[in-house]
Amino acid sequence: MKTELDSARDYSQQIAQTIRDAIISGDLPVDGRLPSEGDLAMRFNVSRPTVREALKRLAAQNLIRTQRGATGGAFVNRLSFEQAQEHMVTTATLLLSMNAVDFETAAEARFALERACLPLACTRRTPSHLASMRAEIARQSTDGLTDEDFCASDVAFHRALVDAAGNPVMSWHMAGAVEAMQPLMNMITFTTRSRGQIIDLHESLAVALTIGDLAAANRALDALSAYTLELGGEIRARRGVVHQPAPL
Amino acid sequence: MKTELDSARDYSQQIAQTIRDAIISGDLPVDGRLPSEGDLAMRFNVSRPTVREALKRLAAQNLIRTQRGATGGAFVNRLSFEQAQEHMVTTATLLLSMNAVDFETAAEARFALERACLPLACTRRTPSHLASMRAEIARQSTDGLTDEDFCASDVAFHRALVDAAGNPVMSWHMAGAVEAMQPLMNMITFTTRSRGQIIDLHESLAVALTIGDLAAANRALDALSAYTLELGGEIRARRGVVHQPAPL
DNA sequence: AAATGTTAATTGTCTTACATATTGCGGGGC
DNA sequence: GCCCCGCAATATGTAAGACAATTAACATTT
Repeated sequence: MKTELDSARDYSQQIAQTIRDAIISGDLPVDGRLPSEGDLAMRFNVSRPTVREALKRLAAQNLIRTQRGATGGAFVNRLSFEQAQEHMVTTATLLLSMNAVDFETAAEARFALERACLPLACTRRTPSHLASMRAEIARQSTDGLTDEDFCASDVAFHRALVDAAGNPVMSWHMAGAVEAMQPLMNMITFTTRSRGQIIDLHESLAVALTIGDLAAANRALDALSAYTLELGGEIRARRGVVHQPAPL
Repeated sequence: MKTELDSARDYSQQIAQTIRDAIISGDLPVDGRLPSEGDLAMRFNVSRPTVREALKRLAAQNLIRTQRGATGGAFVNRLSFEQAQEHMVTTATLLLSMNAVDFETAAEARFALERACLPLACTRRTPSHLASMRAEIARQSTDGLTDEDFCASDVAFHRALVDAAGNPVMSWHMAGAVEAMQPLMNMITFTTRSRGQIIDLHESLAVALTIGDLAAANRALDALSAYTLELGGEIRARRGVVHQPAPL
């Protein structure tokens, strides 16, 4: 591991980069223990607080975890799909809000990507996926559901749909697309009628997946996409830009 | 902003979370300046190094940038698509390598998502997108290209294809899927014949997009997907697991 | 042999201090 | 009057040392 630092740039940044590279290259194995903070400070010839700042940078990316005590220290994390998803969702949420992405653009991306899942989902969906979808449909029909709860259930439904494709890498990508949309979806006010229509379309999707009818699933998703865009169109006018508009 | 901290958990983590929430909620506007480290230390009733650790966590996520000097401080970053892409690519790369994701799974996800771009790309592609694709095709035909260079050009070609969909949110997602595949693609050794075949398929794709023939584009992408999987199949046997296999 | 106290190692935090970078202001020279 | 130089103010970047908290292993005692 390189221990020479360029005095022109931030030490903590360089140290973090060095350790990150060692992790990516496999030089530091998963669950391996890093040298103690004091050791690292000596090796890089910096103070302990500087080393700590570097470690915090890595901890922010879930690359390491720290443990106190005699056998404690910093350990290399296996980046789980769950953690990576969490991470991606926060990034996606930030991206959408800070760049004032249109509802249309986000929805278009989400439905386009979701459509990519359908062929796989039609052949691979398991009973448990179908059960999740049915459960969310039932939940959406509940009386007295707030708009936020309805949206949350909608997100859960779509995540089940995505998971049905049986590809963890796709699930990971889609989690960001679907969950990041939630704040935007929350701006929609659903009438009883619009809820009913959405539920019907969810039902159609579930049926199509159950019998493995790809064409029907595509039709249902197209209809859902169109209807969502229609509902979203109304909020465009009254939507305040949360941050500054993107310079792009 | 809440300034009470739970003494049971890490201060720096809680402070980072508090500030992150303030950014996401728009409470701290883009390009807004955070209070100085000393101020924050007083507000949260902690020491300056602790505040700094929190700020480094945020800096690691590109949420803030710091500047020295009289008018310096920590400023809220607009999370640009470029930065978010960079971020996503490193996360995706780590995810693939640390979880020993099959070539097949990653390739399946990538081509499925890419297929989602085709309908949009057929109608929205601009001459500049087409030019980028042609340029990469030309580059791929160059003599004496190393396998790595060929892969890099392949990635560039696919990114141009994705950008042609004209949806920045999709481009962002796809960048992660496409670029993270590169290390896996680099394990393939390309013969002259396989390169020729790939170039032909790229050519077909470019033509289909130029004339806006969605069906032809789909066929070309399917063929490319099949052929890539075929090539990737060979490396499966001799591929060493970089880290430990996933417990999943 | 089991329970208990002790010790060592390590992270988490505080305090203080100095180094460095940048801006803005003011004074002196032309 | 204008320009340039230098100094002060303010902020981050880094250092050094100390103490607290936590944890596991070891030694000791019952």
